[in-house]
Amino acid sequence: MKRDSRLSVALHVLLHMAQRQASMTSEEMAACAGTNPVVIRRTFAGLREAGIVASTKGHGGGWSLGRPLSQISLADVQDALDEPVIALGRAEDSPGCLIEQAVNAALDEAVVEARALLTKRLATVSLAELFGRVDTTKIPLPKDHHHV
Amino acid sequence: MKRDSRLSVALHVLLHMAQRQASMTSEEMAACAGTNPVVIRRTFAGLREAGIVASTKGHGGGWSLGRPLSQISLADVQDALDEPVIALGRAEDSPGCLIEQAVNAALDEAVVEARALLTKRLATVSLAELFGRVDTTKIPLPKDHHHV
DNA sequence: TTTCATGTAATAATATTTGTTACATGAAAC
DNA sequence: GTTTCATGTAACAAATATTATTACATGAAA
Repeated sequence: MKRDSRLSVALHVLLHMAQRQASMTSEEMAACAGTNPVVIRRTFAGLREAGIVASTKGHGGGWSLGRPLSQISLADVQDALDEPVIALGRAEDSPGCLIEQAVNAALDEAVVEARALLTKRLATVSLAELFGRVDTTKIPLPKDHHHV
Repeated sequence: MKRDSRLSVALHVLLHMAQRQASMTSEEMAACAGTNPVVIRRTFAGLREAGIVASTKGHGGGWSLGRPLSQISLADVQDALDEPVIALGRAEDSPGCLIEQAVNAALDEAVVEARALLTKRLATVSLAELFGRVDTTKIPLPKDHHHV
């Protein structure tokens, strides 16, 4: 299946924004992620609502971080995207089938736990930390930037 | 995205097999799950390799459980299907981008942990237990069976 | 008022999962 | 031995999900 990769894209672009320390247009952001500006605007709409980024329209507009990297956890970004994250597909409903109900209940329980763990785990990592893991000495200067 | 629901389907059908206490054709199994016989054969091929079920060809053939329900955990079934179960989509590769590498590494770590928890959790539940959770007094007799 | 950038709807392209058809293979029944 | 029934697969079609693209309205600066 084609998996939702918005979280990965969002984090990738957010760190590029941090690296630049300046606002970026969705076109520039799209270039970072190898995607389309409209996809960026769609993806980041959720982040804007969550206050993780801010956007301004018009000439000279663009996107910027809404608060310090240290105050943004990976879980914050995940939540802002409201993607399913973990989901076991459920079989087609056979209404009234007690067996199916028991199966789905059991699977749901386990999934809820795993999902909680994942969120908890993502909450322990801030963008600042993550940014710190990148060896910035090896990153080309902004002007050279394409997909780097 | 359309999520892989093979685990749900497999468990559902396995319990119906247990309830019947007799071998079933893939056509009968498909009726239980509201799907197609070929889909069942495909799905259960993995379970057969894992010894969870056995199949016999020819006249009077069909599928039967390979070992007692008590010796089959939900994790066994999950493994036999080798579906991804938990996966965060990854952005398109930007080869050599250190930021993307850091992002994906961080996400992978968290996913591996969540996946391990889910498997561990599924390993604690056997099909026998799960079957016990079904109120069998409410299940119509085999002859009445369609999607029940 | 021109230019630039976001916001969003509508639509197309792409990918994944599921469903279907077709037929080969194997085993029992006759 | 031939007919019947069921699995085993390949090949292909349909359904669904995600991503990409186009088009245009809106807002703000030059």
